[in-house]
Amino acid sequence: MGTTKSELFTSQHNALAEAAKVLAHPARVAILEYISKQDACICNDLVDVIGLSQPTISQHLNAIKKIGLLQGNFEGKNLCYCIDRKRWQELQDSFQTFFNQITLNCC
Amino acid sequence: MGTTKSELFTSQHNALAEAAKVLAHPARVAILEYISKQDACICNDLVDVIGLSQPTISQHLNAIKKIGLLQGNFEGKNLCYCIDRKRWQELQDSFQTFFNQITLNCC
DNA sequence: TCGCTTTATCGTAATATTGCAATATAATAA
DNA sequence: TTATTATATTGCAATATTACGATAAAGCGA
Repeated sequence: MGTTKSELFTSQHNALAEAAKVLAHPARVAILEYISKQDACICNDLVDVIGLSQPTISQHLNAIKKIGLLQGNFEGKNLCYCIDRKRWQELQDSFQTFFNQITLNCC
Repeated sequence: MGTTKSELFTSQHNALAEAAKVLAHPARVAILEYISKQDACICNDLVDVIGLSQPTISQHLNAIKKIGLLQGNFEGKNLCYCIDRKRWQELQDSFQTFFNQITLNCC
């Protein structure tokens, strides 16, 4: 127990849940927003901006990376993170589809 | 530790994260979809349809209820759940705003 | 009334998540 | 080379989540 029984659900439902999990922490929401706002996407200002410790930020970045939302490039000495455009669009579409699918015709 | 440091984040970021948390389990995604598809929103077929135990389903329904997404009415002897139209719209807007806000102009 | 069905709650076990200090790694700067 | 800076990883403690059996509560039908 304690584990989600993913085998009971469709791959679509599991995928949406996985995506939602990434957005299910305010730090990750804030990180995504911050990264997107930097023209030059130089990072770990994040530690200062967000106010969590460096290991914790790194962990959150990893969670975002795991679903393919981050690309990391080097630019000078600093790691440069940015949001993967294509993946972002995919997730947006998944959420939009889900929200529109719900018909709300009862009660 | 183990607790999210909500005080570090804006109420918008916290609210989006709270909403995402509800969608962050495939059972709840499936439940929302199923409820919306029933013209008559009679429930606990959910236990059969989803395949989780009745207490577990009840728990998930509670999580959905907590963010105001469910209205429950009585219809005969069965509990009748349905999705709160207004709240649903609100959440849809929050997600949409968030996704559109991200500009993706880096790297 | 008694039994049946439906839903909620309690208690508990297993696992996951969050957060950080300490440490490791990797690149640049001196 | 050594020091410095940026990021990742490890290990651990606190808390949250997931799931279910047992049981309670509430309504209906006989």
